[in-house]
Amino acid sequence: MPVPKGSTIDPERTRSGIIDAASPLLYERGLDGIGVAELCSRIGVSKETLYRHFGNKDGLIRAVLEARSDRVTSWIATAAAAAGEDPRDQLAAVFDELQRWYEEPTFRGCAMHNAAAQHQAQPVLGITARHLDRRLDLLTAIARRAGAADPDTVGRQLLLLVEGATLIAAHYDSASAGQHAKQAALALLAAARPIDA
Amino acid sequence: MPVPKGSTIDPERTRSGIIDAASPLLYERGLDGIGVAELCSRIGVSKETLYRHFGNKDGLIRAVLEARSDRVTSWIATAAAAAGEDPRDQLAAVFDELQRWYEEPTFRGCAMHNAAAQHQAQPVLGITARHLDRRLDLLTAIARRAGAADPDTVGRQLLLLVEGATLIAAHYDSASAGQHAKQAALALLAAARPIDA
DNA sequence: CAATGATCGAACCGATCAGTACGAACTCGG
DNA sequence: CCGAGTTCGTACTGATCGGTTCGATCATTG
Repeated sequence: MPVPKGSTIDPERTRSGIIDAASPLLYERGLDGIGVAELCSRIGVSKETLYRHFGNKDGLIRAVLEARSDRVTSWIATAAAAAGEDPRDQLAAVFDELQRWYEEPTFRGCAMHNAAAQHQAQPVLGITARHLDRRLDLLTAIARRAGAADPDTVGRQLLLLVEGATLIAAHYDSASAGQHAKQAALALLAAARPIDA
Repeated sequence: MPVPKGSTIDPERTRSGIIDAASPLLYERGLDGIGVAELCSRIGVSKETLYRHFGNKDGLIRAVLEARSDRVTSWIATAAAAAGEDPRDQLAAVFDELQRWYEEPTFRGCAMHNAAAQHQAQPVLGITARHLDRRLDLLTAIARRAGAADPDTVGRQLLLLVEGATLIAAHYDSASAGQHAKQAALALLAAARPIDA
């Protein structure tokens, strides 16, 4: 695609660069824990540029959260797919991957849930809802492939375990939340399979 | 106890009145979502009085969260105790009570978790940890009375379900989170009882 | 080279923030 | 009734907030 008129190298690159640089800062400090001025100076971009690309701070937050949701969602899906064909292995792989995340020094819980706890309003709630929609889809699909009698219900139960584990890891105990959740998830999956074993 | 020297009716009454009035405001608006000035005018107390009793805003937050944690903890424990002797009934009662809470119009998730998501530091993290300590104690005791082979592990799993349900109810779906969690919890409890039925 | 538009850096705006100060009104114990 | 201690209301401070504006600079296109 040709650049519309005359311009610097690529505004789109600037935009995505801002998102990538702002994301860890907003995640670490919280949505209201860092101001636009400091954000800009740390990113290495002027306020004018930021406001041109995102309109206001909420626009930046929206873009950052959407990008993060996309990244995390595909990361989890990839981990599940890499675990082979057995849905039980896939489920276990998801929790193992989550546990690895919990133990990273920069881990501070789910960015979407943290954001929703701070800004109980749009657009954050909508982004969080879509994030959970996609996560629920993945878990329900695993339950279905595992032969669960009611995959929708099992998917909801697994969602509670995944989000609960991330919450507990963030605020209580990051060392074992993933393993406890994995055990519980596999037990629920086993209990939900009335046919074979 | 006699009041130390001369004073108005009772400073202690003032203090607890501030806590009671500030608690729902901080819960609804978020720790950083309401300023001290508005807080005081809504409570009907002067800033000087508030600062005398709590030192600074963090001191107020600490007092409010501790009071809320105490209230919620005893509320849940009472609901469990009122359900009879069967630990399965007690567990079910806990989730039924939680579900009722989720459907209240003022429900906005767990105040401790919301606070921890906003202020990832002391004293909030410590209060949240103690809150979860007590909740884990309750759930582990239920698992033990239910004859679980490993009550500590089952308690951790139940904790994930409780906190996950509250999180999902707050940010995703408040209508069914409690019921899904109850089903999962009872299934886990059943699966953890190797002896009788 | 000239025009276009992205970017920077810094100044600036009004609003709000947490926290302090002070005089007046009040309730009590002695 | 006097003095100690609590509370109120208001005004104030200095800092920070999100957001705007503007001139200078740069890369690119025609």
